[in-house]
Amino acid sequence: MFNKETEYALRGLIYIKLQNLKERRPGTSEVAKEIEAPPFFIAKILQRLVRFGFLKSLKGKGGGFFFDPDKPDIPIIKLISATEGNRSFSGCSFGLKQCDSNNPCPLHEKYVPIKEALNKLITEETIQSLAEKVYKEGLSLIEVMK
Amino acid sequence: MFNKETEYALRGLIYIKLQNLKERRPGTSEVAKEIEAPPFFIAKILQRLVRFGFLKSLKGKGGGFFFDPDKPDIPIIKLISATEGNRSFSGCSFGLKQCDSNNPCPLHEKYVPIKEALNKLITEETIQSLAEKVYKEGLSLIEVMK
DNA sequence: TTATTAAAAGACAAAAAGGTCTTTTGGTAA
DNA sequence: TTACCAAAAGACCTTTTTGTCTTTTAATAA
Repeated sequence: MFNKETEYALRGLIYIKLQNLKERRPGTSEVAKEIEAPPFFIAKILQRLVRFGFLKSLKGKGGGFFFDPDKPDIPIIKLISATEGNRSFSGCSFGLKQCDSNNPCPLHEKYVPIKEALNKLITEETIQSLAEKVYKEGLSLIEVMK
Repeated sequence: MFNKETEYALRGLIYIKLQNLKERRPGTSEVAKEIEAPPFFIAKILQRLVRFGFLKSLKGKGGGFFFDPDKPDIPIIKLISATEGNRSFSGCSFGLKQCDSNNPCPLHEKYVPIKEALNKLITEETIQSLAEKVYKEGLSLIEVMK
């Protein structure tokens, strides 16, 4: 569905948001451990997210990552276009550059409502709404042993 | 949505099926040209599809690719698992190895019906049903100038 | 004002996806 | 039975994705 960078970014951002609610600013190694992502890789990903303006960071003792409280919630479609650049479900499943009702691929008609549902999902859900869901319902961001 | 190999395979198989209906057995360069795929790459892909048993081929003059008329239709989910190995929409959008109603990711609940629709689509549609649609509705497998 | 801490920057590397090309093998037809 | 044709096999290459590591920069606290 999503690539690895997007997956780690999603889990990482949600983890950071949850910690921010507890007045904490986690650093890269904490995030890596808690979401089970490769430490150096998540460091690079979080760095990019800061550059994109999704996150803020502080260096030095007590530093770490946090959300700017003044900024609006981040719909995950925005995250995805930052990490994957617009592609994905927006395109044609057959790879036609211009697949629409005028020049449909043979899957077009049945694929359109699915794409629409997906786009609705990633437009409506935000990092914050997902974090809230994790918090309220006690969900996990990693594998759990039962 | 799908990777390049799957896209080319889909378009290529449908093109071959359409030609078979006209008692023709297209070769790699014809397929490449007609579906706008890289010639050497589609050659390799068709080779693999023959090995997988989706297609038959004949070498030498008058040779080319064709479907065994005795074999059942090929649901595109079978093609996809051959070219991409089961992954895709079957997994969790968050990358959790075990994401289900017991241990759901925060997108799980809303993503499940979408996955189900996708799986229904690729289970019900076959190379042959898509070829028929292309034939009956005069669809194109490449870009068209209007 | 120095030691320590943690992110930023960026080089580097492995693996996978995507693509190209040459040689070999097995058919067909003259 | 030879000449030719087209797929099979497989080596090779490029780009993208995924991941690792070292050095630099900036903040904090002693």
